[in-house]
Amino acid sequence: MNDKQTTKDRILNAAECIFADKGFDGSSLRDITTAAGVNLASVSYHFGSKNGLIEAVFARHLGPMNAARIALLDRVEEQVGEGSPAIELVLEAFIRPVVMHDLAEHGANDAFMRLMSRCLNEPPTHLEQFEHHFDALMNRFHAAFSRALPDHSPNEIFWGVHFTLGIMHHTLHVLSHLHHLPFCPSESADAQTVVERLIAYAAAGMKAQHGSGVSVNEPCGGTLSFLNSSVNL
Amino acid sequence: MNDKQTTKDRILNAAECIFADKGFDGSSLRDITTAAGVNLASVSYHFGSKNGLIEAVFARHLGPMNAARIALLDRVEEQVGEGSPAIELVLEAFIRPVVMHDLAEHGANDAFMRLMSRCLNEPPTHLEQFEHHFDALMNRFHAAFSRALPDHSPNEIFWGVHFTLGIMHHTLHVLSHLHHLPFCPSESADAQTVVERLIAYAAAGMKAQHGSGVSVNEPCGGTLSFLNSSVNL
DNA sequence: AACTTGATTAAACGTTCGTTTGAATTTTAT
DNA sequence: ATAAAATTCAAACGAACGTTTAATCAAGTT
Repeated sequence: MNDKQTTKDRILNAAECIFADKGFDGSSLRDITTAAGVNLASVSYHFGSKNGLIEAVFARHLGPMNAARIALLDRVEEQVGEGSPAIELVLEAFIRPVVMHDLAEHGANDAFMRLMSRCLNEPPTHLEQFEHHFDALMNRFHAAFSRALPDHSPNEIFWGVHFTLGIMHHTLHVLSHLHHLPFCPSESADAQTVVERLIAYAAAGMKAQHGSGVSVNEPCGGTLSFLNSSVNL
Repeated sequence: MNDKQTTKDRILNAAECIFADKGFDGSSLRDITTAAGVNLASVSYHFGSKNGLIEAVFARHLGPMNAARIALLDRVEEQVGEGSPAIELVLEAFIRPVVMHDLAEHGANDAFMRLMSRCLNEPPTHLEQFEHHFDALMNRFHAAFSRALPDHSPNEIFWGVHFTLGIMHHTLHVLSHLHHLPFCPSESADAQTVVERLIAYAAAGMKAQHGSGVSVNEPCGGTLSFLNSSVNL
């Protein structure tokens, strides 16, 4: 790494990688300060505590990333005026800055992707620490998804949004070690292409939410009814 | 809890809840043995080590659950013979036993859901520990998905399967504390309905993979090209 | 040159961790 | 009833943890 970096930055950079690899509870401050080449006590000095460091690591990326998502959504809604925006456009604003953030800002380093994945992966105790970074964002996008799919019920929007969060989350998790996965074709690593695949999958899935999940006694329109019998599950 | 349980079962039950809440690294054996009402040393005696306990907690559920998924897939493939199974049927075999397992076996307790979510949430070091539970399963289902979508390229199947894993994973994570989530309609908690929504979303998304992600210079067929300009992301 | 301020350092603090020990106890088999 | 085997228990082990302390260093100011 560059020796011109401040101690604070060296700690943030090292913490980002190590948190991503081992989780918060699995990473010790000694691991981090050793990797950063700084003294153990400088974490307390610059960040107050381990929790302060965790918050700082996330704040460095979450702010700009979510601002970029809001900015893209602004442009979509400005362009569409009073009408309904295409669901694909809303999804692009929602998804692209997340998957592209790391490549745009830090070249080939994928530490941020693995770190973002930790956002949802950590135990609830830690999650509460940076929930506030997403409050305003989710308000805006929830409204935008509702406008893009005006026929959908609140329930259909709710689950559509959550499933979309799921594919984004899992993609971040998977993108950082693609080459270790079974069935992974050699051509599949381009982030730009993955964004398009995500949008295609999510758009089709969200549209298909409308009218699904309505049958109670006869799941999936009856075509699958034989699966509901006595098979042990 | 029932006092007739063996020490081994009391430990497994308590560990299941506490691992689900706090993660492996965040849970101490003292937390677990205190909750179970047993002596600290009995973990070493019955399971050898903390890692042994982790493996045992998962093995208790992963075996039956994945066997149920394979059994459902067997029935689907047996029914369809040489032809292509409907993607919805393969998805049902893939998804339903995961979401329904906890309710079927253990009533209203959702500890297993949160624990299953940990399967993908923990740092890679821990993940390797129970990867082997999924090897045979993923081989079977990857082949089944390919048969159900014969026009899809390996790349399209690969990402379709991973996105589907993503929505399942996120759903498990979310189902256990639905009532705390913003925008959650009151009617949305029924697991049977959620399974149908998952299948509808995944079926539409996987079908939509075919032909997506092919454009390199002009993402998403050009409709979104204005988003590729100088907006800071 | 003396002083102030902010940053860095080595060392130690008390706590909690997973694991081990060896004796006490319960269960099983003869 | 007695011996053997399996289980439970209180106590302690060394290691690693987050945090704190007080001394040292490096600039900048008067």
